[in-house]
Amino acid sequence: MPELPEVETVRRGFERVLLGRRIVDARLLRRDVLSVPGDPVRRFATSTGRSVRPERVRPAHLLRGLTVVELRRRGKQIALVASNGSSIVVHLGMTGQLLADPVLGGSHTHVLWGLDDGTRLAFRDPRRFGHLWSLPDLATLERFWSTLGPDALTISASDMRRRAGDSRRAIKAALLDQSVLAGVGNIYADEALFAAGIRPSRKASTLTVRHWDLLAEAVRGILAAAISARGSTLRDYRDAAGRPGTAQLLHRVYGRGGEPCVTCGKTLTCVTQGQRTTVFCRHCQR
DNA sequence: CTGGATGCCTGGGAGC
DNA sequence: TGCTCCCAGGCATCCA
Repeated sequence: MPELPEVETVRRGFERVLLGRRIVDARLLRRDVLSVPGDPVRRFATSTGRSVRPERVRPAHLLRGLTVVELRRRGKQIALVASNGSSIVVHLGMTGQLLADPVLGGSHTHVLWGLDDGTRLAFRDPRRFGHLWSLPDLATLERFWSTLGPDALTISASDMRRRAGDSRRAIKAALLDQSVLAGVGNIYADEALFAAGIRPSRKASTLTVRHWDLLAEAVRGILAAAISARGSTLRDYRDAAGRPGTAQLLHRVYGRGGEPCVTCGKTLTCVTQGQRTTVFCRHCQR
């Protein structure tokens, strides 16, 4: 669900309520949404590794008793960093939410925290494609994120080209590859490709330096604008305060297959590419 | 290396 | 009203 703009909006919301606060209570309501050191390797919610052992989880794994000093983001992931360097990394998957002062008794709530000022925080995720990892120190966090490419919000054209320019796969597949750049998902991939005038199916290796410049600029601009609008709410997404975003109003191609292109008026094409719905303009994107 | 199919989950909407 | 089918913002894994 959430791509970089939504995750960044959530991060800012949590920064406001969590920064400098001590976590005095933490409850794990569903064991398998959290990986702790010693658990089977589980890079993502859907990785194998069901044999998680309940007794491994200790209160400190959810930062209980610790003060949160930083909220980092890399791509679509957020790290709650405690004063002793330990952290919790959160990946929201498709429907994951981090909520401050959540509605009590809300369904699909998997983790609850209580802060020293009485604020309650929750992680809820109906589809459970999201996941949390408890990491012991900053070096481990660095290593955990080392497989991710540069953050998409500040990606440079040269970085993008260096990481994907030799690939013969479709440029959209490269944009969705978190090891090339981190943070772009299906919505903003389509939006950025439209803004750059590049067809999603075009082989990455056929792009010119000029194309990479346009594309990097489009990615940064689209994401920044979406953050300003506090993210796109299609259905589930809510910020930390439970409010929907308005960036969906900025979409020019996503979800508009069959409708007229805002630039040329021709009908937007909708195809399935890499198992993802893809919308583009045959006339404006080459 | 590349693309396709499938699986992980639940819920909402369309169509009958 | 109720049922089935399809779809969805993320990912991994297996296969050709």
